[in-house]
Amino acid sequence: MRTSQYLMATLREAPADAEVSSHRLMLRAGMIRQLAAGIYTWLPLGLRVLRKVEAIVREEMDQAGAQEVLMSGVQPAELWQESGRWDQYGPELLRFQDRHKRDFCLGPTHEEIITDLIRREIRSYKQLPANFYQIQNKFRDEIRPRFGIMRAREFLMKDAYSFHLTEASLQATYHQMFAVYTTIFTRLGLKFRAVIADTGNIGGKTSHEFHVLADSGEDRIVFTDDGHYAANIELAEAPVPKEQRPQPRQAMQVVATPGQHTIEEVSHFLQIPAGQILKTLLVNGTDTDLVALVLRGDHELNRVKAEQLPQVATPLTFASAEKIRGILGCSPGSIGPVNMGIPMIADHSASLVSDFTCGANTEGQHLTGVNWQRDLPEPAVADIRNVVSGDLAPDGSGKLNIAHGIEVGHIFQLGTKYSAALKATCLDENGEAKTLIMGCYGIGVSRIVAAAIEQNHDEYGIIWPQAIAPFQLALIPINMHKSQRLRDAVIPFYHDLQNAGIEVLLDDRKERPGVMFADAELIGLPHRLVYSERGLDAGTIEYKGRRDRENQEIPLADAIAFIRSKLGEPGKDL
RNA sequence: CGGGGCAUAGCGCAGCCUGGUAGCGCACCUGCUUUGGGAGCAGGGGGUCGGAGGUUCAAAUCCUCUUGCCCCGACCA
Repeated sequence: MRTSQYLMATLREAPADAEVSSHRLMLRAGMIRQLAAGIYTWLPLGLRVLRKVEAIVREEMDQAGAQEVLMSGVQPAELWQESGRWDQYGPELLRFQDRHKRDFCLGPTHEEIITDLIRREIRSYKQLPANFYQIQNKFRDEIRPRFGIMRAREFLMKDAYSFHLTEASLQATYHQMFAVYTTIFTRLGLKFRAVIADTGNIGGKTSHEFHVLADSGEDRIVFTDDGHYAANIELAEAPVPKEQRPQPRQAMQVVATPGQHTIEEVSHFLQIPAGQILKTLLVNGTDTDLVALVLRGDHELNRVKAEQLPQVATPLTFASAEKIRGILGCSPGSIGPVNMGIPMIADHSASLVSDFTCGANTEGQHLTGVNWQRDLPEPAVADIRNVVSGDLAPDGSGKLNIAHGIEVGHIFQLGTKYSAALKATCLDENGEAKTLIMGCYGIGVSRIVAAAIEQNHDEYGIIWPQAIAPFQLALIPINMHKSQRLRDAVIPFYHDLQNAGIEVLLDDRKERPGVMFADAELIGLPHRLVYSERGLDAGTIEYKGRRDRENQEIPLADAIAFIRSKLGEPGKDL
């Protein structure tokens, strides 16, 4: 491709509202343009990357024996009503009516559609197991789309659905998909990690997420050094402490803490470590109006764990400040578990603190030297906190580390959630109708593009892993427009590169070298060749890898073989 | 949804407070010079100032309504 005939929509300055690097760089490199909140147009350069990711995913899915289908993005309400999700799915499901006032939605996922297809088409155990996938745009009406393509409302996803007659067959395909995903992310050239995960509103029991590691990731994942234990922080179990609670040593007393609300403020004001302070969170309950959750000041509540408590209303919602003031007569920053009159559940670690400090349920006052059993009843306990770095893994494989990740893949063992609701059955060997068992396997294709940039960029721009670079090589001639002999050499060389199967972008614009270098770096091409009159005289061409600091001179005659060898070393440029 | 912010040329911004009919940098077009890291000079094109209504002799500027976009939202308990 020649830049003179290509939409090089690079920008020197990024639009002011782009926050994360991948969003800024995708705009600056001319890969995407925003059309509406969370909705983007892919420009030629961006689409090339997207298609490369897609191709790798497709190859590996095909290789694994999955069959590609394409299902509509517009879905009739009836199927969603049949599965029960028409009512369960919140406002993320974009609903609308056609001219006949029939209800439809834009598909955020396709379990209902595939299950409907399969119940019609698959009749015999001889057709199983089967795995169908598609690469399709999905639409989820996120409350707050952000970070560009990373959390968009419309996004490209590969979703696959497998069907089985036995649990063992599901297990086999699930493990196969786990391996396929590992191959895919390895081929993409990304640093990633698989973790056990929550199944969220898709349903099912066992599930794993695949995360691309990046500091800007919205998810936190935990893992041990030897990698035996790896989980999303949402799911990671905190170790149940074995130690005994120390004996009380202090008397309970009221202290004035005017204007001190946060744990940090109280800790600083009273000179007490955050771990000696307990915080009390009031959430809406199921049997009772409110439920109190008590945590150590230095710990965070884990929403997923809290939602699993029968006493806590799902989804978890916090009591409003007005409500708290109405019931307890103080602001949220002064709540404490003593004489509160609201059922409470304490985290294991919070129940082991003695002589603790907490809110006094009176504005501007806290209690110190408080002790369970002596000053207030022994609490019900549960694991409701996020693990912290240094906690022990539940499987005994060591201390936990915490890293940020971007979720790019998720595999689920769905079981019979959808097949039972939609009555998807087939006959087994004995002629008996059996409800199908399902698995589902997603990959965020468009998100991978953003995640790859988050993981691979520098001050000059994107640094593509070779497998998904829009072009492999930038060919930059210096002042070609005024040198006929350079032109006579470069154009045939460009064709030779193409004929050698190298994806080359020839910068034949009438631009100064600095502009061409800057653009090639911004759009992140892994390799660069600079052709000049100087080199022509010396019989050399200049090579520089995107991550290299120095140029190297290559004999012209060897240039193509040299580039081929570079392209042949996949790990080398990552 | 709650809170906050911003809408002026393709991008980044000024002008608004104190009304007088729109400007800067980059990008774009033409010419000349330049040419190994985002060139210089000269000339030029492009904006219903998000939209509607109001006040006024006069509105980007003041007022009302509206739309869009961005940011923050347990960790105040």
